[in-house]
Amino acid sequence: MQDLHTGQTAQDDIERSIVSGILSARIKPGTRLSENQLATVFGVSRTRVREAMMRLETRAIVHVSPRRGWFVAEPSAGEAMTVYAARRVIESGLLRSMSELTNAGRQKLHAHLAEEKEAIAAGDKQRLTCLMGDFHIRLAELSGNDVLIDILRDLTARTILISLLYQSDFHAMQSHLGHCEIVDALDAGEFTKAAELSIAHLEEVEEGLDLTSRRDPLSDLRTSLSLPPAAAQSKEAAVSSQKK
Amino acid sequence: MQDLHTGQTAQDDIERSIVSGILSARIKPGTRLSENQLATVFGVSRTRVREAMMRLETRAIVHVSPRRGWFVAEPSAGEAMTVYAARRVIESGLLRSMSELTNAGRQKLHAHLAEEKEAIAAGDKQRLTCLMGDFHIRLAELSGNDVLIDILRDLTARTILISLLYQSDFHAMQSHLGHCEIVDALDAGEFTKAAELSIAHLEEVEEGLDLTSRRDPLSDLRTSLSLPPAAAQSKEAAVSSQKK
DNA sequence: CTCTCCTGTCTGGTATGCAAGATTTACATA
DNA sequence: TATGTAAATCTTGCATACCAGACAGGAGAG
Repeated sequence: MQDLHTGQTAQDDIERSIVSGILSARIKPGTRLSENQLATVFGVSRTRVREAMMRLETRAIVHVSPRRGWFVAEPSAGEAMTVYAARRVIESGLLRSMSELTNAGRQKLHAHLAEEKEAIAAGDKQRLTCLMGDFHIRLAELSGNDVLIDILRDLTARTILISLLYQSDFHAMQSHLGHCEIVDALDAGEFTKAAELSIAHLEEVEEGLDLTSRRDPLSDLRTSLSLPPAAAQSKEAAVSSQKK
Repeated sequence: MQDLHTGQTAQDDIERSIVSGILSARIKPGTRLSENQLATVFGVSRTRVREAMMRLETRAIVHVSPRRGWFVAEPSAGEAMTVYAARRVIESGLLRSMSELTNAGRQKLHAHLAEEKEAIAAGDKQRLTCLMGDFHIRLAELSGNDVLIDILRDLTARTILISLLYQSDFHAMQSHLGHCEIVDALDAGEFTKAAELSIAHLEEVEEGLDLTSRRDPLSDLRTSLSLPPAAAQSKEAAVSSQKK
């Protein structure tokens, strides 16, 4: 029996909240996660916060700088490539191993694509980032394999962090079309083709990243200095300018 | 358990020791892991032991029964099938994605196969269990992808636990031949064939399990009672005899 | 004015203490 | 002898206290 779920503890809440925040692109890479602050926010002691952090650390979602603090992971360029390579291996293997697409699965996929279209029409970038990652979790869910789903969920979280770090301009429509192609292949029962499309899609997305430019700790500072407003606003400005 | 302490500073030394114990089939599924005992053995307080346990729990290697204790995971039959399915997806995807086999990789593989042969000749079952799992880690290492290596290492640990639970008789030679076939295909540069062979191999191993027979909590007790000596001593005897 | 050093304050790291649940054991009773 | 009950003794869960490292800011020397 899979009676591993012991119920709803507060430290699970902390963990879930942070992951959810990352998956929805609300928490940015490098964000400081103070034990004390989280403790007061969640109304618990630091002990439980620490446990949640430890768990997140094993999932490569946060990291700790000794005596300095916990931070949301900032994957390096090399790490980014590794994660994408791993996703290509797993997702293509998953699609290739499929033998049928259930009606429930088909409906979920199409519902998701509809959501993507909606978000594109609305120009909601944050929601799009979330949905683009979610699509691949939907794919994993087709397999019904909890192990794979968990793995891909974590990889998706890391991917979102990577996107936020290295994605200069977001070709949402391009990604969306890639998703549509994969779903089309699945609809047609052409699982091998879907697998190949997923590899191509992930390569395409990875090539859209700017992994060559060393992620310079000073880059934030530089962009900040070139702009009158606060640093946090600079990215918002970039987003709105890209929308036009 | 006495020979686990390595006396390092390590906070994750505890984690490593336990994983290593599982990978080498010295620690059996369901083994109780007392916080106090581990704390004294490793010469630290319960705090750090707990942190290690938490991390291992997120890797599905141990689980906690509230207020009862920590135990080495005992994967259910369903979980076992899920893990094997995930391994098929990932390992086949990994092999299929390969484009070349480096000389270093080739040498490592052949060295490993030689070890397997040696262990078979010696009839060392515990060592064989370890090696049979290690082979798949060697495969992962071919990719040089740390993410995949970590994932497969954890899955291998779970697989070993599964083997110990459900594997009635161990067809070591059969597994070994399967490994040889995969290496042959890799040597020939036939990565697609290697991928297909890995799927067949994993299916073969899974079919060798007895997943139908419900794991009886009393089985340990029964087998113990059928033996003249005490149950706890039999394990110690097996270990020490292996050391010689 | 600049550089250095010192100190106050904040951070996580670790250990410990207490509370509460679960299990087992001892014991009284039928 | 079998059984129900209560207490003793484990276990983990959680919070707190204290320690040490890192950083910032100010004072003083050059």
